[in-house]
Amino acid sequence: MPEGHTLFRLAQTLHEHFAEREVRVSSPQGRFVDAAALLDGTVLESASSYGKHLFTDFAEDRCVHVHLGLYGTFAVHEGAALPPVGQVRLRLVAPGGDGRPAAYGDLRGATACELIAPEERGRLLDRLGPDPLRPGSDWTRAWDRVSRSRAPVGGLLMDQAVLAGIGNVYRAEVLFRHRVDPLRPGNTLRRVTFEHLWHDLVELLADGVRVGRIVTVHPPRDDALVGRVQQADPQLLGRSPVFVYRRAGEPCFVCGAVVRTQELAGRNLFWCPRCQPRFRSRARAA
DNA sequence: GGCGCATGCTCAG
DNA sequence: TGAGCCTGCGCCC
Repeated sequence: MPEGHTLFRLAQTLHEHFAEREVRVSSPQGRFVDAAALLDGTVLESASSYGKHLFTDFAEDRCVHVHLGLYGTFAVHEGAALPPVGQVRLRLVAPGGDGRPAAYGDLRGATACELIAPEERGRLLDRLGPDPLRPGSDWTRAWDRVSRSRAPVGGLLMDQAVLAGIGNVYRAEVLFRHRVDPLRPGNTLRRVTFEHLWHDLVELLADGVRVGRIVTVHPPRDDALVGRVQQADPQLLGRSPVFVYRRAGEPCFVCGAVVRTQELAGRNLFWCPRCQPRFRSRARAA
């Protein structure tokens, strides 16, 4: 489930189990063997994430960059390593000791798993917009891009150069929560709306890190924000962790209108046509 | 057990 | 715009 919260949590888990230890590194599948041989037995200094990117830093400025893509997984287990199952591209094994248990981690199905130099890492980070999970991120950098673009805000939120770490679920949910039409051009959005949207993402992603999955429906806390939640069917609401994502054809929890879906740039949008009414520009109306 | 789909992104054309 | 990556899940049989 790789949106930003997944990577943030994964980096924490990897750091906890492997950081500051000499780690065995291998590539049972065979596609990362040369790099694995180079790293094997060296110290993994730290693991961190930025947006949907994962960085594991080894001694001597050697960094493994991982991007899970749509269906990559990096499963971390405590205990002695079991024989690899499936296409394990990268395996990390930490010995027990220092009061910490033995552990191993298997990476499968990732879009990217590569050894990169510090300059390359810098270039990669330069291409990313602010990450709502990183303290000190400057939302006005994202706003500069959004406010200058005629592209639909639904597309802009998913653009990692605008905002780092937002995927299809958070996009659909945050737009619903702020009653913004996903097809509305970025440059027609009000600055204050985007500011609220950003602060909401900060909170939603932090929830995702804490809970380990995406939950955007928090009935008591959200009453003020969503406004009409109290009119919704609380039983129905309580059964779903999200408002609109993948709920096409079902009734909106807030107003009862049928949730709609439409493809945008190869990804499915989900929105409520009544809570998020179609934006009409003044020029068009005149 | 098989099938289709998915929280993402890159590259060819 | 579409193929490719090649995992995991929910759904149907």
